[in-house]
Amino acid sequence: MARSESAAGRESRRRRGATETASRDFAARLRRRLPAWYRRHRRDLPWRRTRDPYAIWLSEIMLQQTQVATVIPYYERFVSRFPTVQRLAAAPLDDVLRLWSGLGYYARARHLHAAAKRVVAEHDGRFPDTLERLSRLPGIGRYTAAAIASIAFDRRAAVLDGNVSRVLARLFAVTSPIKATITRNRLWTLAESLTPAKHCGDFNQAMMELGALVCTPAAPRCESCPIRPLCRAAARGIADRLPVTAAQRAPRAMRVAVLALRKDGRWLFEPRPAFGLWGGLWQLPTEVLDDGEPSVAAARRIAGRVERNLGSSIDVNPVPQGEVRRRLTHRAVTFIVYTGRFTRQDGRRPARRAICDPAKLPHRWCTDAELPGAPLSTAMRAVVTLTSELRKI
DNA sequence: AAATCGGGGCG
DNA sequence: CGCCCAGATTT
Repeated sequence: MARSESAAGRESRRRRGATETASRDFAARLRRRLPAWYRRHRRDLPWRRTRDPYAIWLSEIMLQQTQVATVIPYYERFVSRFPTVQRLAAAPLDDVLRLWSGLGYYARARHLHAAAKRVVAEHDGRFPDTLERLSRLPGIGRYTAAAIASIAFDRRAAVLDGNVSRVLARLFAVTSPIKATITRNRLWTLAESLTPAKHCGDFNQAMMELGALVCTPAAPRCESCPIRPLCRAAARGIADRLPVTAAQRAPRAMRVAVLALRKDGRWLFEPRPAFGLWGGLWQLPTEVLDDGEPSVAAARRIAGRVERNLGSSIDVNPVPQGEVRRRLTHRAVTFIVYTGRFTRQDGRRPARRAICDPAKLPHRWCTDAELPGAPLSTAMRAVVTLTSELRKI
């Protein structure tokens, strides 16, 4: 096979929409310039002070769709509480979710915990060091497997994340929508063609660091970019118009009734379903409103559910006490907060059809002091804060 | 290929 | 307010 193809050949393939790869000369120039810049400008981040695959894995999971500044305090708390994969694997999921509370995308925490158990059970506590085996662990996809393999084990593997995608889109003046599958495949191929055999982890981090510090989404700092001479978008003066993004769909509206119940200074909490939105976290009891359903009706549904579970009687205040709105990527959630009071039986005796084993009772009482460490979503924390400020229950 | 899953930072 | 972030998984 030929070691290279002519520029005319590459141009011809590009016009046909075939996958483009960088020339060897281009890759060599990039590999010369970028690491030199990285050595001077790299940020001192906690996970850059270790080669421990466990710590690097943890950082990569936390950094999925999450900015560095957000991750740092969570990462520090997490490695402090779970310094080894064995300690993480031995912990209850609830403890893991506690430390993840507020970070979002809670499936990451569930997968992290499951993966830790598998590393301990199947790999004797030693992290797998190949792309293939890393990819088999839950929560580790193509990007994360390559990141761990290259950064922790110095293997040659290309990464493509949001930063690298943007850098490559500008470097090669890619004008097709950046998130389309065909574009992503082309960018993966480009990334592979640029990845060096040696010090691949540093090269990958340099690409991402460039995207974070210089080749930023808005107002890229082309004047201080170390690879500007290589950049087609800069040459054409279109760097600030790339990458091309598709219009986002409007988030779906979701209305949720919340029933805040207190007794003896404690809040009544329940667990959310183990999977899906905010899976496995705790919440004040909620019901999603049906189409056109009055919120008070949903609040009464909550009361009925709690009455059956606790064997008590609840008086719902029909006047909503406030609303909390959260905008997620695909949903616009409105919590409508109701309060209620226990009337008879004081909530002590379960009804006949209730779950009578206290350990399996699907509710739990929580003091104010326990709230900061509880596994709550940020949205539910806002609901609790609003309710606390009512000072009426 | 499209939908789902959170929350915060920033212009 | 809209867009984006060291993406993975499910449908």
